[in-house]
Amino acid sequence: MLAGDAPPVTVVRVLPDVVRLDRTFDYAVPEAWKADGRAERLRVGSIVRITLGGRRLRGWVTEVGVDPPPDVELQPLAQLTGMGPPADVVSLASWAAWRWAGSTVHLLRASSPSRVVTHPFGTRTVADGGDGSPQPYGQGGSRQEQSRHIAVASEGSLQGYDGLFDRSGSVTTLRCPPADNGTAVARAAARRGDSLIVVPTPADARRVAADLESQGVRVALGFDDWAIAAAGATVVGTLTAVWLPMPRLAAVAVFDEHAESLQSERAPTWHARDVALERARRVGAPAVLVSPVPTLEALEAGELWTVDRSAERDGWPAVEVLDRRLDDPVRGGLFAEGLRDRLAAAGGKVAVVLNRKGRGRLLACKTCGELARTSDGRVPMRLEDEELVAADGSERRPVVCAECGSTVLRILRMGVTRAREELAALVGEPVGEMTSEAGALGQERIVIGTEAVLWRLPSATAVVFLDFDQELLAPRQRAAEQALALLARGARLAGGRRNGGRLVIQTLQPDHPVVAAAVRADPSIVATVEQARRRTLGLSPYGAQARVSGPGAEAFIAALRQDEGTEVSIRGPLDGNYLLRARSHEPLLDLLARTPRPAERLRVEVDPLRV
DNA sequence: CGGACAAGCTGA
DNA sequence: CAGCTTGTCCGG
Repeated sequence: MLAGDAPPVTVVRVLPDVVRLDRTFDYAVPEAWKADGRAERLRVGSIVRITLGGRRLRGWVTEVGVDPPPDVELQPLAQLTGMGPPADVVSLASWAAWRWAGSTVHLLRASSPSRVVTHPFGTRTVADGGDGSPQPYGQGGSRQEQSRHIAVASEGSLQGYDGLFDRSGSVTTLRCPPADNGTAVARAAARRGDSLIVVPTPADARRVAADLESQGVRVALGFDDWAIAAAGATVVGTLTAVWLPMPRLAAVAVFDEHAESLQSERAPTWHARDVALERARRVGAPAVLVSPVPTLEALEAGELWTVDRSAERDGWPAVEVLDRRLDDPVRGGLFAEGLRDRLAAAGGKVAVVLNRKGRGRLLACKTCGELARTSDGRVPMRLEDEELVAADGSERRPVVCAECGSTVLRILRMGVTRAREELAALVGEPVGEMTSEAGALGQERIVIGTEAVLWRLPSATAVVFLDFDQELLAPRQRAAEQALALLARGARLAGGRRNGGRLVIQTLQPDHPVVAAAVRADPSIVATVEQARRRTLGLSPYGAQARVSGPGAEAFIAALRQDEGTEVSIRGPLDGNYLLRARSHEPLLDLLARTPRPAERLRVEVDPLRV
């Protein structure tokens, strides 16, 4: 090929849209495409149809102008379907395939428009965006500068937020109070140019998009606006937004980076925060991770900025801790001494959180602790019309403990339904019920439910956590972080203390760092404790983990063990799960990538949030 | 992944 | 040995 001659693209490499295949094939560009302009439009990421083994398949162009392999007769491309992810996103997808030990196909699917796109552009019909009004950031404006803590100017001035985005390639973690709705940060990002703004829920996306549009920003809202993003726009959306085309990416912001909804539920378990950071890094765009309760991952990734102490305090509700150790142990109910008064005193709507579903079914003897069971001991019994009835109806007897004869039984782990009845009796007013599946938005002032109430209730002035020990004692690596995130969610619903927002926490552990962090509106209390603990144990982000499960897990683990990967430890099986650990991602991910997968189904979750 | 084909099992 | 199942390989 002579220098200066632009070689016509005659052969392209294509990844078929078949998950288990996971390899590329070369195809010839038909002569006719050169004449009618299709060859011109063909580029890395283009979606094509190919013939493979007699089948017609969809696929993505992963390379153009490749050297055709010598002794293979090429098939021609069958069709040019339309635009696909641009080259930088294709590259990002293959990085993510390694990073979360999945197939590139999954990630290219996540990056491709759901409908055929032949040209970038199109206009969006602007939906009602909900409440897009900016919220004043807080009171007091004194700059407080510590070693790594830089105060953002508040008092309505947005200058401080612009500072977040003025250094190329920087990563900043901004800890701001729960009451902050992120508007100022989003506007600052958009002032820098086309920005990628990732939020945890579609409702957040609509709100942020509406606000930016009111500022005259061209916005692509969510994945349906793929063609608009491809033409160049600020992108606002949930986790999938990280895969949208952004030809002029100037800044990245991830809101509520602690939110678990930012990680894909399906394997590969890619995390939008980490994909967004990698994307920013690749183009040198500044990135900002925003959260009232930053994860250790965020604290590791970026320089921490905080608002000044009084602004942060004011953005958290007043927190009241009801110490259950002080309660009369004989009563042993779900409600602490004094809860009734707190509920009566609360002016507006109250959300009561009990993270369990249904009606507590198990009964135990209050005296000897024996479970109420049928005489053969096989079936648990529950209370029905002042009688004990077997769960399968096979037996019925008066309320008497079979072991010691006591007639006083207590309910173990009361569920939401039962708790609603008891709470209504306690406060002497009707109480509504709400779980993730069911629950009407009635007129009741007090609503009880699982944590779904925190997401589905439009507003509340007080939030009560009835059994916060359940969160604190959860047998999970991230229990503390997740418990604090739950409080932050409640705090956002209740609003800042200046506006009367209140949080009530019932617990046996009033001195727990998570509780202390909420009381003092200082999430660093948890971060400090967790940093030390997770560093010692080599847990994320100071180590890498992967959970392997599914029918093929055993065979896959056997194959992993063949590979003398002393850097990777394997534990399990426990409930069919294996847990892989290493000091860092590279050895673990490289091992996962080079080990052939069995034919049976296999699920590999890298950095799972719930372990 | 899904089709092609080869090697192995079963029944008369 | 036909007819079927199971396994392995391959596609551009």
